[in-house]
Amino acid sequence: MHPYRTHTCGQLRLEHVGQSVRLSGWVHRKRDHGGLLFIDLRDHYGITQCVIDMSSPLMAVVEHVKNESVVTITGKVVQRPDETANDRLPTGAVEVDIQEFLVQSAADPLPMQVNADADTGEDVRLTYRFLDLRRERMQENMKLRTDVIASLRRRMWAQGFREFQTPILTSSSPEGARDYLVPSRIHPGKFYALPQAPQQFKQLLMVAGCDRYFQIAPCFRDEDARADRSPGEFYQLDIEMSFVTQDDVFAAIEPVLHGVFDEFGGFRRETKPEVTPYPFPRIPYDEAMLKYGSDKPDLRNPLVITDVTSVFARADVEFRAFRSVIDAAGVVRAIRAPKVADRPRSFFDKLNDWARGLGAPGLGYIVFENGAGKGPIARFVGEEAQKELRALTGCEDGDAVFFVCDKVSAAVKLAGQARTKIAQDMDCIEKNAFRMCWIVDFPMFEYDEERKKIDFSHNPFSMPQGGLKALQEQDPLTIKAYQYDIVCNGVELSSGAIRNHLPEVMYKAFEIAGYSAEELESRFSGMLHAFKLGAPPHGGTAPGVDRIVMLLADEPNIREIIAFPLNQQAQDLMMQAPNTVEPERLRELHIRHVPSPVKKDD
RNA sequence: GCGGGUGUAGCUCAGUUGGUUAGAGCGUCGGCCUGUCACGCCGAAGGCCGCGGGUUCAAGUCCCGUCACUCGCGCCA
Repeated sequence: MHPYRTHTCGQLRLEHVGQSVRLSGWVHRKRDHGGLLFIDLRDHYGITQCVIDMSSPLMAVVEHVKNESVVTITGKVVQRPDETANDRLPTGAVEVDIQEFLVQSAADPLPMQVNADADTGEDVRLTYRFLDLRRERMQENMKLRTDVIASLRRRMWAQGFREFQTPILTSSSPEGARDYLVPSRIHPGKFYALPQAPQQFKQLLMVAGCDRYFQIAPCFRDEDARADRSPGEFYQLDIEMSFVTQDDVFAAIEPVLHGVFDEFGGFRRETKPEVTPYPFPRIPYDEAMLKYGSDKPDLRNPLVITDVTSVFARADVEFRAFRSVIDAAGVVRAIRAPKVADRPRSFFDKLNDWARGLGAPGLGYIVFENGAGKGPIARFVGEEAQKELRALTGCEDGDAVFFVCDKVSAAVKLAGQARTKIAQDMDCIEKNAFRMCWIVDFPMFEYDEERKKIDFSHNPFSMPQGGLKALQEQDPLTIKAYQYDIVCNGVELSSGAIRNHLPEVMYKAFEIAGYSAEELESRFSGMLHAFKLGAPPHGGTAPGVDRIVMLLADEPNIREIIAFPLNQQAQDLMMQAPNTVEPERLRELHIRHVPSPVKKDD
């Protein structure tokens, strides 16, 4: 017989009754009944109940074994008496009658509970992550993650892509985040950077003629954490392809994303969510900002925003609060809330309070009933103006319309937040769906208010729409880029672009953003050289693997789907990283002075 | 860097208007129980109430500071 196991703990059924088997796993739970003791034995595959008569001489050992000890149990599979079968366990029709019992690894009392879905603090969970990962929910999450990654790889290969590795020790890439730096031993005073993304390498692979590249790529950024943003490192499904238009990129990626969300959407859900069929909607950036108040709209939310500045600018509308803002180049944005006329006054008051809490003067509204507008603002808006308002917003009797009035950027932001808040209060957000869209036509440049200059609004290596001609002739702030994001349920999965592979266009674009040819050449000489020696038109994107898994697992925090995440302070509490190093190591790296860590608190 | 929340037993939490000896569940240890499956019952151990200062006859509770964790803003596609 195998020294550890003949079967897994998820395997035994009625058909095994009578067989001698050996199982190994963790003691999930013990139940001591005086004359009889049950052990739930757990491994990666499931749980099997084992039972022993307490008069057995094995009890000397079994009695003292603690939860989460690793044991090997040999015994006979027996059918459970009918009334004691457990239909919640796949193995619940049988149990193993213990004949041999061997402790492989005894466990001390536990710092956290493994056999219940208890709400343990994250610092404890991360310090003992190996215990935390034994919990059923985390096991499921980790399985989902590997399955999703395998599926992504399979689907990419099916689309004609090959996976390439790119360096981890490299130099700074053109993403805007802070780099993790690694000091060079051989070159005093010089540093490697960990890649924020394999951006330049994947473009160079296109120049190398590799045509269709992908990689489940680790990316490193020294930025602060969020619930949906892992500090330090994360994984992208990095993609690049040659001789393609924007539509070609979309057509290649849509089946992959649709496929993976469709394949795993049923995970932990009673019914499988609908996934937006492809082609996914393409929404221009400007339209998204107007209609949804965001460049990552949640399309499960049916509410939309309309511009109604014209209504409040009418000569016959005397609403001074809005008029003065409009005169100062402000706008009025409206959100139609269908069928809320019968809601209690408190529904509207609460939204008003919410807006005040954000520092807005309030959230004005008009309720339409029996052909007339009611509410605090309605009396300022005459019959004709109300007609125009209803035409613009599509309001019918029984609907309400909420107003936001401010300078454009502030109005867009508040309207976007109000759209979400109103929909939440109305409880009208679609529950079981993955709603995808592409946001396209991002602006190439933006005005940096702080530095009083024009700068790239996103990736400087995107191709401007209209090419060199647009850069030479158009107002830079009106130029769009072949730059796009894919958004799912309000979560930005990735951004991508058709790249700028033409050096003369690159020089011009950098010139507009205030960078000299020398700066461009010194920072990106590798890529620039490459583009002067035969570069194919190319483009790609890079959906975040962690965020895809997070959405599928329906987890509110990205650390739930990463085996060993850093905490919010970018520390590994288990491995104790970052850490101090021996002075000799520092000398080798030509680092002279490192302030000793200040001992804090305790 | 900034703002909100939290910090009480190994873990999760309760603790009233400031009031005398700080509680519960789980876990641990001991005892009882042959069919449980979050088994049940009896008992015990276990507390710098994050840390420092202040107000008060009296502080887990109020005030100030500080540290840690967490959520958000800044930052970041």
